[in-house]
Amino acid sequence: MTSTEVSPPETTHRPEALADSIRAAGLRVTAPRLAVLLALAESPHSTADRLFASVRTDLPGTSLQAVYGVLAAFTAAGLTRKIEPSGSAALFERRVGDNHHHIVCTRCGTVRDVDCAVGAAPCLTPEDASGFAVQAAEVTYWGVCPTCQVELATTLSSAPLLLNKGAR
Amino acid sequence: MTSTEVSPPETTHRPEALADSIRAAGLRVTAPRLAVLLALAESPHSTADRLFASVRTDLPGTSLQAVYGVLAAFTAAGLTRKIEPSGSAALFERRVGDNHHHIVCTRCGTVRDVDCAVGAAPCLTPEDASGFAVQAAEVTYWGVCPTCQVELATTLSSAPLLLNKGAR
DNA sequence: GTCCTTGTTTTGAATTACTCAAAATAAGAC
DNA sequence: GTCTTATTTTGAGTAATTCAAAACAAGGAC
Repeated sequence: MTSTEVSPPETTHRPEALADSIRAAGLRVTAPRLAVLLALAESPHSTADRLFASVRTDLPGTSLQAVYGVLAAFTAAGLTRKIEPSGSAALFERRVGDNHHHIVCTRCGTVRDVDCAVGAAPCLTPEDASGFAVQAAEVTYWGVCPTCQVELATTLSSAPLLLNKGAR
Repeated sequence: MTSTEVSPPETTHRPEALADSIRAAGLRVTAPRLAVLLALAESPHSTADRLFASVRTDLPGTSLQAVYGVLAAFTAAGLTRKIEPSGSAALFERRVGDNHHHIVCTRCGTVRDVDCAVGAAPCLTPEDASGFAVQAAEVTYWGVCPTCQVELATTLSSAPLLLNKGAR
């Protein structure tokens, strides 16, 4: 229980550390679970499908449903967090327990973490919440990532994909 | 002609006004489009499916795909806005062009508009955007709506559904 | 170390939300 | 009224995710 730590490099990749965090969450340690956690350390914002592909290289017998199961268990246990940016499949990340947000590239879909704009608990206070008891605020920024900015400037410019924010 | 009562806001419910706004967006005026717009006036945050059901009562021949088509055209034309709160199907609303956000009830899924907490263009400036050129910021609040608060307090309390924010 | 219980994964199928495409239809300019 | 072209219908397909039963294995009991 306790300790949803935020992770120093060692704890994010060392098998024993990974196993410990799984156990600490009250879950059994299994190969697919370790593999998913490791894959998430390598690409911190991944779809189930991407993780499945990654896990498969080490553990060819693993099924996609297993990955979904692992992610559901992890997310329920607070070991991972699930985010669902408009227009993409759900993404999972290991950075949990802090209140951070995300910026998504409207051209290539890349996601980066963004710390709270306004201190620790940000936009958590809408002026008029219509009587709702507010529990959380989730911010998604949309923009063009550095790489795509360059590509656009270089007039490699083809039609920008425009994920689906502005119009569309 | 002359004066229908002042009951519904005129521009959001009057057929001619609806038709005008569709035409103004450069689109042809059709029965399904009018019906969708009207249905949206009645429930301002609706899924395609909900709108389909609503439209069907007046226009039984309408297909679900037509509704999807109408909504895609409207959204591309800036006549409606599409929002996709985690864990639910896409919702559509007619309030566009202003920068407003949403609060979603974690128990029943109800959605309400929320005006910007921090002036007109809010969290639009993350402290560190990792070099992204930020185009938009989207805020989703999660909480318990007044009705559900009462129901929970009344210890009608069954297991709260917990849409899917905190854990799960 | 072996056994047993119970959580986890596999296997196989179903579901939801949504998209695509061709043919039929109808708005609106003429 | 006619014609062009946007829109809708009809019919099918897909991606992401979930459900359920049976096989399997982690970790505590012995």
